[in-house]
Amino acid sequence: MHEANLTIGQLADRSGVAPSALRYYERLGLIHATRTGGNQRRYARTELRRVAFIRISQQVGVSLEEIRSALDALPAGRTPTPDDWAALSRAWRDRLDERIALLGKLRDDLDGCIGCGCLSLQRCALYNPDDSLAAEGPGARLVLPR
Amino acid sequence: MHEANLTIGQLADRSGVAPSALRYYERLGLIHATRTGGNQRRYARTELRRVAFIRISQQVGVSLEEIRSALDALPAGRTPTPDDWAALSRAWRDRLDERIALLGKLRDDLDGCIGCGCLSLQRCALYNPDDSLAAEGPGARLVLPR
DNA sequence: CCTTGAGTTCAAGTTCGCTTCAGGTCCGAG
DNA sequence: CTCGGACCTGAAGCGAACTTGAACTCAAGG
Repeated sequence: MHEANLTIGQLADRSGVAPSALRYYERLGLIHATRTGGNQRRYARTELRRVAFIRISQQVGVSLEEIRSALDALPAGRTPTPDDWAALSRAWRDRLDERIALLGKLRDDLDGCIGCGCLSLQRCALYNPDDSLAAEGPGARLVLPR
Repeated sequence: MHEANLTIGQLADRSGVAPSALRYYERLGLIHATRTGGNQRRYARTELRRVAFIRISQQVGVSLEEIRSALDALPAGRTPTPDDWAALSRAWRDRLDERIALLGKLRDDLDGCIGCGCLSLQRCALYNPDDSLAAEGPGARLVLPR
């Protein structure tokens, strides 16, 4: 036990990600493995951290392609240091904060909407955020970017 | 102007959702329309609210199928009252709170991870939340439900 | 040595949430 | 009455993120 490298099955068990998904991530260049003589994958333990990072990022709604380019910021040759990860994490933290703020706003708008009797659709915070669309005539537009 | 019903184009403009998406929502039973003599859709203004609800829910990561079953809770025959919507909104607010809490935890874990030197993978909050997996041997599991 | 479970590749299939296309109809301004 | 833009349907296509299947190899215990 406590071996240097993990098989795909072990990495799958420990990360909670299916082997098929791990192979898929590898094809996309998100994780890497060495091969045994018999062509089987062996993962360095640091790959576990990459997988964790991938799953966390997905939770925030980031695409695998974006995650890949973020992970590309990590040093290619050497094993990433804590500082390398810290840089990555700080950037992602901002994303999380953004996302949290968006959801908070959504929640507050929804709360505001509960009491406003806005079947009239005239003053509902959700339909007419910040009253900024009042000038565009009756019936406001939904402004959920995406 | 201020007509009783909206064409699909008008609903699309006001909701920011493409006509093709609106037809798709209709096929899934998320919104409803009456038809003119010439078979064109006409939307009651309250459908605008449904569409808003759909988009907001999507932001929170809810699938269209789940949204549909939530909307099914609205009265079938009559136009939903503000109270009807309030009940729906309160339930969704809980979801938002949950989601916000999850992201907050993720962010805090990420912060904690920055300083912890956890390339050892032994004590990282992300890999080993609450140290609850310490008993399962070295190398913790990722616990991101989904 | 043999078996068995874990691993390999590559191609194709699946689900979700739409968009696009083809081929036609409707309707309102001029 | 005619023209053009908005609308109709049904089927097909698309991108993301995987999963599944077939056919095969590897590796470790008995």
